[in-house]
Amino acid sequence: MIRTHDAGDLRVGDVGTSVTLAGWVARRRDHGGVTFLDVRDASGSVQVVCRDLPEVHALRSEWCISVGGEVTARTEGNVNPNLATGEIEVVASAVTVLSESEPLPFPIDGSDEIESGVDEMLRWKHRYLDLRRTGPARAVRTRAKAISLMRHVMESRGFVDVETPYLTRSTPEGARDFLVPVRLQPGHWYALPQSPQLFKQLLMVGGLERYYQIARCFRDEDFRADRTAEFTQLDIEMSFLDEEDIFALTEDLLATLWRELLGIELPTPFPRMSYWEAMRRYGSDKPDLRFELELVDLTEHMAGTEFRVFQAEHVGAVVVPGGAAYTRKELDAWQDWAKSRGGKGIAWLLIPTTGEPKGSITRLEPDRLASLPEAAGAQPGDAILFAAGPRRTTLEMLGALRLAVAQQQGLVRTDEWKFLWVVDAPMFEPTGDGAGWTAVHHPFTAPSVDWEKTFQDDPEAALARAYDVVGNGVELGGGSIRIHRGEMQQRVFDVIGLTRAEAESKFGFLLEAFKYGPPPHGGIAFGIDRLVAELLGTDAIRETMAFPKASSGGDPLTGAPTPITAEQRAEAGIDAVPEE
RNA sequence: GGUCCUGUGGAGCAGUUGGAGUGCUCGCCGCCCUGUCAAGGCGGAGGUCGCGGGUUCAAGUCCCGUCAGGACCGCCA
Repeated sequence: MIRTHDAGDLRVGDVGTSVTLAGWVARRRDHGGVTFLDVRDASGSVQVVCRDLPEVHALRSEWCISVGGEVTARTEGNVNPNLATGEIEVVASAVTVLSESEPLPFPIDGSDEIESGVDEMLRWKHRYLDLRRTGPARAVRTRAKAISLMRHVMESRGFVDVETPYLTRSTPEGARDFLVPVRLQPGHWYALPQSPQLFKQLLMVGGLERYYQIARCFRDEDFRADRTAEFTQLDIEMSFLDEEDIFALTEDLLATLWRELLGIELPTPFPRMSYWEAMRRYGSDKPDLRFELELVDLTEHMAGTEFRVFQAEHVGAVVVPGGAAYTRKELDAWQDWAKSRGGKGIAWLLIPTTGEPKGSITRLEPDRLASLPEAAGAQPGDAILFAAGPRRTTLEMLGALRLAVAQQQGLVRTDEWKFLWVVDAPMFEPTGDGAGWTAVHHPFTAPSVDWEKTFQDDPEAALARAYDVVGNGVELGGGSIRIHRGEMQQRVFDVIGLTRAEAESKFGFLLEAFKYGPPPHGGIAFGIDRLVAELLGTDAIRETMAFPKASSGGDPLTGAPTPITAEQRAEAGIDAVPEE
């Protein structure tokens, strides 16, 4: 190394040591006769004092330099208690310019904030500069540490890291595939894996028993703050297990991460909640338990009402503490909010501390209206916001409303960590056209024990041996116990309308494998990007990636994707029609 | 595919009722300065107000379209 010490590690104990540092000019305070340089490297930064070194006047921000000098104690009054290295400084005897820097496109600050005020596009375009900032540097290091801890936990439990192909065929997650043309077979295409799902099940047939992988996954769907085209999973599969093994492993993993990276002891085991309980109480399959504000079910209360708005499969409400103070404008804003989410709107009732309730539902039958606050559990001073309609969509609307109200009213206890398991999810949901059924998780998910023989008779009610682990309202991981018997698998295919020929064509290799003594197995996969985002306290998984993409799928740094030339097009065989 | 928000010197912002490219902080360039740590002082440069069209005597400002980014819905576990 061309340096002898790391700048950020120097302390009082190093006083008197001759050092050579190498790093960047973070700041320069030029007093003419004396110049102070804050020299930053990966370890941090230290103040360098330059006297009788006229060449340092030419230095500018982010020039790369090396400094030879001696560590000295700062005199009293010159100590900076805000810096880790604030008790010492390096008196320079020589400063060498290793490379110069143009003026920067945005400031490189020393703050520990991950996000800065700078336009994200500019940050991604110059990500190599953004990563010199303390916050983003910490983010990528936290990610590395998290992955290291995951590997440690997995290996200590005897799991085997196996790589699976990226150039493969469509996997059964149901998202759009990224496709790759195959030059050697014009007209034929690989799909990039949406997950290693099928391969990890094959590894169980292969007797690995305990598999894990830090796997890149690809899904060609629209982006969100917490979704991007390529993301990373900690993918896990085990044989001869039941749910408890997955729960215990997951709790060990997450508790280790939170303990080692945040110094927080997560209480385990995590509480468990059924999917329908989560929907009923919180209107979400990933409830945020850092605040209460449970949904109120008023369907019974409204049974047989003449009031048309509440003649619906489900009538529910969110009680807003102190909401009686809502202005008409604020209530209209909730209306707009509901409509922007595709809902019909929100009915409301204000319960003032004195006087009669008022709202958009005062034409409700008088007895129903009078008993409504009590039925909803509302106190004087509260507001009740109602939604009515089909059960699941109404609960989801109310769940979103619950989140929005909690945020608006500052009810979220942001210093808490609330983890839970959501279990007993439905096996199937209606297809988009409502004509059939599709697997909620994926078609290899086993039915719960109670439904093993009968799920095909009532697909809507059938429950799956699937589980999601949720932290602070974010789905961090999910998985299931798989089907390992051909007869049961065939019944699932029948329910989702997959013919034998189609199943053979899509998953024939898996079904073939399952003819040879497949073990009972199951697994889970964690969204590493989301996990790291949680650990960092950000919503945007972009901040956890070294080189993230913009929401249009483009890479602002490299300019990918790009058009291809006619030659590339011909060579890749994109337009070739495959022979029969 | 849809809704909403944003786009003004290098960065972050402000810009009123439509009235001169106006302002602020930082950065940049030059000069001065031996204890600063967000150094300071003096001086200076830097603009296709995202782009195109329209309304108007006059557009950063109003209207239409478009591009880019972001949030959300659809989509996606």
